[in-house]
Amino acid sequence: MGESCLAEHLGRYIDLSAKERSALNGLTAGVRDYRRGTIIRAEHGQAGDIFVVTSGWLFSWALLEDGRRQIVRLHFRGDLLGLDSVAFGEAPDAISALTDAEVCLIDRARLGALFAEQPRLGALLFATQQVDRVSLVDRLVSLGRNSARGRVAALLLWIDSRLRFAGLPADDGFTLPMTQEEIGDLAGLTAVHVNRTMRVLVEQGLITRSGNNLRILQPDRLARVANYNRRQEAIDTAWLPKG
Amino acid sequence: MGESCLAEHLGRYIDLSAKERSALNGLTAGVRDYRRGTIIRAEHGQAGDIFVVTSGWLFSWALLEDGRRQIVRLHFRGDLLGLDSVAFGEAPDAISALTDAEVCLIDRARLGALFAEQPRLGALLFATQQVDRVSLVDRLVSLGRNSARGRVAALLLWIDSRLRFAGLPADDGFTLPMTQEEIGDLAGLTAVHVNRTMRVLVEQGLITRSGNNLRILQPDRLARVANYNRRQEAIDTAWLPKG
DNA sequence: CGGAGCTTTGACCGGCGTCAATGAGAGTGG
DNA sequence: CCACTCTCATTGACGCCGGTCAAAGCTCCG
Repeated sequence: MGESCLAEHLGRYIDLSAKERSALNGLTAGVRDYRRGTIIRAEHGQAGDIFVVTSGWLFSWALLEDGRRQIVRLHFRGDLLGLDSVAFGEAPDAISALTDAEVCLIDRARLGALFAEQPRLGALLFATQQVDRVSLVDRLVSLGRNSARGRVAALLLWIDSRLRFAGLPADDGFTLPMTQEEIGDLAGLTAVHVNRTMRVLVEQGLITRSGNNLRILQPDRLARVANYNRRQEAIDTAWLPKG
Repeated sequence: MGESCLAEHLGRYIDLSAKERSALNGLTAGVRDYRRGTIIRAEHGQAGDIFVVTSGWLFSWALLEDGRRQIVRLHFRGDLLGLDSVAFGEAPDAISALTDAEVCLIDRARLGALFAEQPRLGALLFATQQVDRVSLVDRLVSLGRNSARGRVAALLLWIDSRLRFAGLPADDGFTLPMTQEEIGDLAGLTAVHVNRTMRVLVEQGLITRSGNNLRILQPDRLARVANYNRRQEAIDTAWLPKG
């Protein structure tokens, strides 16, 4: 693509000028490939790199003492990760590759310079963090108050919307590169109960499955089951400083 | 206090120069008082104001269709709220006053100018958002994977640590200005079960209660029950642009 | 053909929700 | 000072959702 991956991240929210794109190009510090299953960053390890996903699915997760796992988020093309390293010496959660994946590294020092030289982009970066945060809040509400059916439904809708946002194909359903164990770790359920729950969703005609492929048949009913809020990001550009 | 409330927010993380403090002073746009129970911002309403808590406790929350409620976070003195309004036209969650409270308004347009004129502060603001995010992730993990005992324990430890961070007294325990219903809405439980769970924590000698006052007797054991991670924020100042 | 990993299904159980009753304070008006 | 009410805390009985354990198919791969 020859274009900065950070431009890919920010360009999803507003139009960037040519000058801004070239400024973002200067921040990349190489590319890295990971195989499915690789731990990119360990919990409690050095917080480390900042990077943007260029292909594949990643996920961040935390382990409890008894060995149970909670997957916090999935990450797709365009997502910016590892920013917590600017505030924590020790990684608060782990990051792994769910599929084979490629990421594009960001130079932390030059990220600082970006705030000085391109204040509009700095402010924009700040704004895009809010979108991220709201998405976490939605998941938190789902885990706190939804039934198993609601949690799985919310998860599927969330994945669908994130895939579309990332410009990945989702119109014919999508391929879930996850075991039911992993879905359970995302939804706060056991693998067994994920199986039962998804069967019910199929029986109710809300979704279909064939192999790893999943298709949402009745988005509206599914959204009601999930207590799902369709959110509209709309970065307030009036607020941003001049470019 | 005569000092900008934003300086109160940022000053918790790093030392600010006199010049920076005065720059932050220019951002305040007045003060507002709320009585206990007031809805400061409604879900799905206009996203609205950005402000810093100067006294009292606030909380943000979401309603499900069946009337159940999930409280997302508590907010204390120094916390910066309403930033999601830079990315969403419609408020993603509601904000209410848990006790009588005072907030100090931030001028959104001048917040933009801050990124241009004080890039170090802009970058710092960006960094402090990460602390916030990690705290949300911790709560998400707790709701996803902890038992009722673990959730309540995590909640208490989290409140304790946030009070200390805000410079509020917590050494002799703290006063919980909440009903058990509200604690349940925070922990994703019913009020009845909160009652039972806290009784067990008392019987096990982990905490004591008298009236609304709560004291943590055995922080370490409580932390184990809660799967609680003591986090150390350490803003990486090497990363920040020059002041 | 055999093994490994995943899915699916059944049986069973316990944690947490639901419903309901009682108690404990705080506030209000007489 | 004493009803009366309102809110919240507490406790018990009971039921269901989702966890646990176990076994049986299914697919892929060596």
